[in-house]
Amino acid sequence: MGTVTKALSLLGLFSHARLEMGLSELTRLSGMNKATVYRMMSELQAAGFVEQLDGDRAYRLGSELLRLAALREAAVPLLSVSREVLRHLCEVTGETSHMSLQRDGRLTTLTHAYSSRHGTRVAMEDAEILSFHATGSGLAYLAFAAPGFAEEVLSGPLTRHTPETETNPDRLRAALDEARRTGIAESVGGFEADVHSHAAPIFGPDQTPIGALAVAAPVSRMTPELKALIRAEIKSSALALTQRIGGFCPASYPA
Amino acid sequence: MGTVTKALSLLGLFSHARLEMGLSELTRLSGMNKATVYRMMSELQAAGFVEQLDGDRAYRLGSELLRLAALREAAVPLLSVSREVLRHLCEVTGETSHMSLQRDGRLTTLTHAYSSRHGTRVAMEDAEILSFHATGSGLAYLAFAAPGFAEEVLSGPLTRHTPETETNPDRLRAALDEARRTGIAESVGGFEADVHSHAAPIFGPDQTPIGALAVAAPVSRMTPELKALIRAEIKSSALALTQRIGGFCPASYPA
DNA sequence: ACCACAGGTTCATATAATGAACCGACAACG
DNA sequence: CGTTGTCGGTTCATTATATGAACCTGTGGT
Repeated sequence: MGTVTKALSLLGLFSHARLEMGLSELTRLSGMNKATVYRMMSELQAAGFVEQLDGDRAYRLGSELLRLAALREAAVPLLSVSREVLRHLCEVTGETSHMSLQRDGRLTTLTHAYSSRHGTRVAMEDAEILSFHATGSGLAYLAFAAPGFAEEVLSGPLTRHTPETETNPDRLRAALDEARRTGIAESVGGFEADVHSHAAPIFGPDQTPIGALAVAAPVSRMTPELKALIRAEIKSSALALTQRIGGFCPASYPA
Repeated sequence: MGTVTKALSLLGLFSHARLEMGLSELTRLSGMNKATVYRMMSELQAAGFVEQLDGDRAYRLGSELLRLAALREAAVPLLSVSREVLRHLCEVTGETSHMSLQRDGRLTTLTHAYSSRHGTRVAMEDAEILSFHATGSGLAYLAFAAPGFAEEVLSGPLTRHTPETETNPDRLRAALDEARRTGIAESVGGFEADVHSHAAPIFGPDQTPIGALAVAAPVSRMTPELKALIRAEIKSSALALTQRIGGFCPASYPA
């Protein structure tokens, strides 16, 4: 493994649970030598990818990432377009909506929007890792990903996030078939209790899914009418998003 | 220079003018060996920091940057708080507002907001490099930065961006004194013709400036009344932003 | 047919990464 | 009040890794 890859893997250790970490923690989690980690963190710091807190000596992600992300947005306006689409989805459904992207076998939420219609709402965090088998977004992605990928996930260990999490591979396969037929996947309380999520895949230029668009509502509010509304809106929104970022739906995606 | 630093410096070659680049261009700009650049770009690609276009083989910044930026936002909600502040600034002034951050001797815009009040407005791009001596933001930063830094900038070459750009060090020093007195810096047409910008510094936890908040209006709309409004609003907004990100104004900053 | 330039690859060489041991500072503890 | 453990950071001989000149291969222009 190259030095650069190792250094960048250090950035991957940060998460919501670990927004800042000391040298020892980074060393432990990475399994690398302390001196190595120290030198790499120093280089990352010089480049602005991490910064060190004055009082504590803990590291956290740096502001250069914001600059590069803004530049990436200038090249591919995924976030800004998504935010428009999410805002619309929220307004018409009255529920929380979010967008997630697949990278390196993980599905991560990137941005979200809330509706102010109800006092209660499903809360979201950006940069959270979604489960493939237990979320609407994950199922929507799997349903249209390369067949091997879905099977790989289904044959692996399927975490039971809540008592309601579906972990039976056959029933999950049936859910994927259903999603392929309708273009929309559902998950009820599989990832977080009392959350009913609908999702549709977003496609890239090569007609493969790159992520998903989802609407998450409390199960208590899910009526047949709301369901129908969400399904209609999420489908047109996902389609619009795919098109606006230069992607194409595959022929197999139901119109 | 370490390998990691070299690899990360490749990311710094991307800009609005160069949103995507081929291997040769990266090699030329970086001054490194082609094989070296190739291997580094491959590692960066594997980590999701850059991606390669199918048809063309050009590289562009990758989506992992969005994920890490979202995580950075979770640690320090600079962008999200800024966007709220900018939105308010736009609404009360009716003009374009933006926020910029200093990193490695460069001031870079990170986010902006437009007002819909007027048909014409000052247009902005995120991740654009601002001139220290020719923008309100730059002057606001310099006025409260370490004294040595301002002198270093003033003694260096001062680019003439427009015919109106002030390049006389003594008159710039006077402008900085004025900014120190009032807490607000101004630049009229110094960076882009017909743009009048007001700016106030944003401070970090150590009472040193980390960036600036600015309002940019067409010179033709700049009346004494608008000026007074902008000055009042930008000052309270910058103060609010500083406080909400855990920063502190130095004692020298006029209240 | 030719040239120039593109992206990508090879392999001997040289340079930069590595890791065990070490340092000083700090906090907890009997 | 010394002992112990952990922290961030540093050193330097050893070794693994990065490097770069040269070489493919494909493409577009003339």
